[in-house]
Amino acid sequence: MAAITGVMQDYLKAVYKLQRVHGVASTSDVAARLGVSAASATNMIKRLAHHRLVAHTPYRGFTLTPTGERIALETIRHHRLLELYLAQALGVSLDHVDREAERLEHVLSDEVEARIAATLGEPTRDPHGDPIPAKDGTVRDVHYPDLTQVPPGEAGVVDRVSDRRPDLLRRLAALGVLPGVAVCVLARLSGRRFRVELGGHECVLTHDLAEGVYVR
Amino acid sequence: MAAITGVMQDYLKAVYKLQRVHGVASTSDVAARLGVSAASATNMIKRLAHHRLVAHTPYRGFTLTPTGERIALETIRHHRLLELYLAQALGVSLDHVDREAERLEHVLSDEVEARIAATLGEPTRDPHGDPIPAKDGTVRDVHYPDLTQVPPGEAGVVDRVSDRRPDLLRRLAALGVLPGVAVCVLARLSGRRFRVELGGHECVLTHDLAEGVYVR
DNA sequence: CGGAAGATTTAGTCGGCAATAAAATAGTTT
DNA sequence: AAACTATTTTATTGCCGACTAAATCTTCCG
Repeated sequence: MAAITGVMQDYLKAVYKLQRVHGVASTSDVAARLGVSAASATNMIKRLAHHRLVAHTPYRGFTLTPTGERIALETIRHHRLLELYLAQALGVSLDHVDREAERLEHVLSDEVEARIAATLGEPTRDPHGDPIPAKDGTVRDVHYPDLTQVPPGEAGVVDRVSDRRPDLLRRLAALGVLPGVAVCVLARLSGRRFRVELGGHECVLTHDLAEGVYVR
Repeated sequence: MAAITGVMQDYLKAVYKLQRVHGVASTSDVAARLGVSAASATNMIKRLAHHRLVAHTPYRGFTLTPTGERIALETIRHHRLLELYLAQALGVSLDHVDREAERLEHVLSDEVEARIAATLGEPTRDPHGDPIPAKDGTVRDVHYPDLTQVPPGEAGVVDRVSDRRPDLLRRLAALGVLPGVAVCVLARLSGRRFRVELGGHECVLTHDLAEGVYVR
């Protein structure tokens, strides 16, 4: 009785990502991330626990089991491969690929996944710079400071841009802030804004935008 | 309140295809085509009728409304574009593309659909030779006789191969029976088999196989 | 320490989509 | 016309996945 639904995959992905940050996932964090009520999250968590995909200590949060983590990573692999494929092979714009991949990831077969990965040359990064988990569950998960933490005068290369908010992503892309681009923080301005240099020309980023840019 | 689910699209597709043949769709035909019980089909038909997607005369079968037909054609367009794309761009084998497209068709956005169609050069036929409905709902729906109805001695070109049974499709593909291939019926053999010539060499097709090959 | 605030879980509903069993209807046959 | 058969419809049920409201647990603060 495998019967892992697409919604269950979404919950497992959310728990995985929260665990990266907090070590443990709380009901309300998962609920907020998925845009559902806390009661719905509790309900689904119980189902996932029943399937031995998460370990749940009531009132104390929960963590993925090895099986749950495997499924979460498979789903994330699907998602990021699809994002890269949509952007690269079909020319879908960066601020749309996340939402598109969100729906496709749950119905991607192993065969098509493999062909997409081969076509792309077995890539290890999606278009936002996030690592694509390997088939064996390996993830190269380095994390760099975001632009707000880079001292003025320092230079680097954009490693990753957050894909959590498509509107910000679009504005960053319009400014040319993409993985691989050289960037230098020139000064902090009032209003928590940042003057930066991006491959030749200067521009000003709001705090919101700067927070979503990770520099190595 | 659009709220057209993937399952509803499947029902509309089934009704559309049955209407092509019988003028009207019956509960049991739809149920058989989708592999569900007749009661389940009645249930769903009532929901579709409530949404004004089919017109239902109890005990007398049902037909698509214009809106229902539009949705059915959009879904079929998605399906056939995906089949062609999977085969052509990703090299998925012909006997797999149907099942793959079946899951993907329900989550294909207009944007990605358009990019796929453009990449393929706005095609009008899927890899089995079935017509791909245009965006405006136009379908070039010609139908030719199948091989069992071609008198011996007659020659023609394969226009279409049925995709209803993947096992037969695989055997036909292995023999080289694909749309566009020249074919000539040499003789009817005992056991309702057919000796045919296919682009140079001869082979024997069982009745099952011959029935799925349409010749123009 | 005790109680308020906040997080979490439980309880009770609802809609989508499937199933089965049983009742109703249509069509056919005698 | 009556009876039989096949089809269709009408309950009723079960699972998934969401919701609100109410109960319960933790924590934090005076």
